[in-house]
Amino acid sequence: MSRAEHREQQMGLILEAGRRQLAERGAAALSLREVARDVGMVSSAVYRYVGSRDELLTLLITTAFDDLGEAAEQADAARRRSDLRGRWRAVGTAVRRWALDHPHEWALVYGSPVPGYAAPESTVVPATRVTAVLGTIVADAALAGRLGDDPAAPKGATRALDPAALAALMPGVPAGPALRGMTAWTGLVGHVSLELFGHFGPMLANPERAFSLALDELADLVGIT
Amino acid sequence: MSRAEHREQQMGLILEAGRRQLAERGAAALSLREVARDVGMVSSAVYRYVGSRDELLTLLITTAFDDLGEAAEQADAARRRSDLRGRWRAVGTAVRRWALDHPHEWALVYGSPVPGYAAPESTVVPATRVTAVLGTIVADAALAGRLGDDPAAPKGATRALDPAALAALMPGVPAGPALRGMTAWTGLVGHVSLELFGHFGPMLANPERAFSLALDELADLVGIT
DNA sequence: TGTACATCAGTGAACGCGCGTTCACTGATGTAC
DNA sequence: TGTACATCAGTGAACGCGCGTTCACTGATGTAC
Repeated sequence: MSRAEHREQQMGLILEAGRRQLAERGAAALSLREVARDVGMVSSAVYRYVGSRDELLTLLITTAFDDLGEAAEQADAARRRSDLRGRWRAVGTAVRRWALDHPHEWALVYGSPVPGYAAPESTVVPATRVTAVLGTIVADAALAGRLGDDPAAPKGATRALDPAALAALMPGVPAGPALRGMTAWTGLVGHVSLELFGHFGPMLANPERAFSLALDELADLVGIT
Repeated sequence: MSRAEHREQQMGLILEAGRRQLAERGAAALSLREVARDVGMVSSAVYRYVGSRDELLTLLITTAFDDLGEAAEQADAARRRSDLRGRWRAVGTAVRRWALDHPHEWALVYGSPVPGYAAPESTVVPATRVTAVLGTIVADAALAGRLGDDPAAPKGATRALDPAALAALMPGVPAGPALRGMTAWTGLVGHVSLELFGHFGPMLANPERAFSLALDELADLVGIT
């Protein structure tokens, strides 16, 4: 095995161990020494691969965002472009699936911020991948004139959102539907987080079904038909 | 000052210091020693007041839930009982206000769970206070027959929710509106969390207005008029 | 093809630090007679 | 009203622990001539 191959493999093991620790101790207690133990190195050797504890945390965050973003993109791409509701449902389901499969990485990116840690620039782009997918669905719906009969902006909607950010995320979408699209996104994240963090208590007799119905309600809210 | 008074005051100082630390270091890194330093005691003296670090964490969680619940109850009580949309908007606004005023306590209760810490029984009742307020609004709306023209349950709604839990939270509300009520709650929590944790990025030019519009959209979704 | 040198993965000891919790103690506040 | 005793807040030292990071080092892998 060449040096480069070996290096890549070891880096992979370190990230794997980091993810394992996220699960066992949480982001705030992520420990380089424990990571080192996990991959069978002495603690100082990890510094050949990551510059500091915070750098490892950043890597875990970006790979989590990327991983989730890719799951969303694949779910979206598997549907006919014109099947807007199908795409919304597929992406929403994929997001929840990913969260259930990677609960601690979900908590890392959508849970409480890690105190004392400031996310650097490098996390920004991966973070927008999921929302970009959903933004495209709303934009496609607007383009096809399929956002229901009343896409009129509620009073003040235009001034609530930043025009540049809106144009980047949902090009060509008026403020009204854009706001409703954002509300659908917050509803999705809220549902997944509350379910994952155990805040529904005994309420959900059938979590899959409840989520599926919530997805439909949110699609109705946006006006995706 | 009597012993009892003194004790109560010191306990207050300890909780205050605990909250301060939640802000500075986060729940996972809450430290009894630092709390002791904050209130000007030696570390072992704190054990006269709380049995362990986890017990302090539990106290902080229950008081946070109670505090938020009380804010919601007061906002609700300040409106005419029949003003359903006004009540929903007032409670939603109060919840966001409280979260902005107590960001780290919000993160403590609605953010990622603290790893290695299992919330004991004593947190359950305070946790339900906010949702009880919102449940009552939906129940009042259903009772008054004001949930729009189509309160019919979507296919499968009845089996998605636990009947006992539903009856406790929203007595007399059919499964369809109940589900939509829950979706409104998840949307509210999702919006507040995403805003607080910085996930909207540059999107919100006017956060107050965006939230206000989101509240209306969610009220429309439930059918609260 | 062989040799000299550079690169770099991993070692092991050490640094200074903060943590939760226990324990025997002092001294002030409260209570019973 | 005064005295003897119990309660309990707070002290200070100690326990064993894990952490992030630095540093001088060994020895194997790669490269240039």
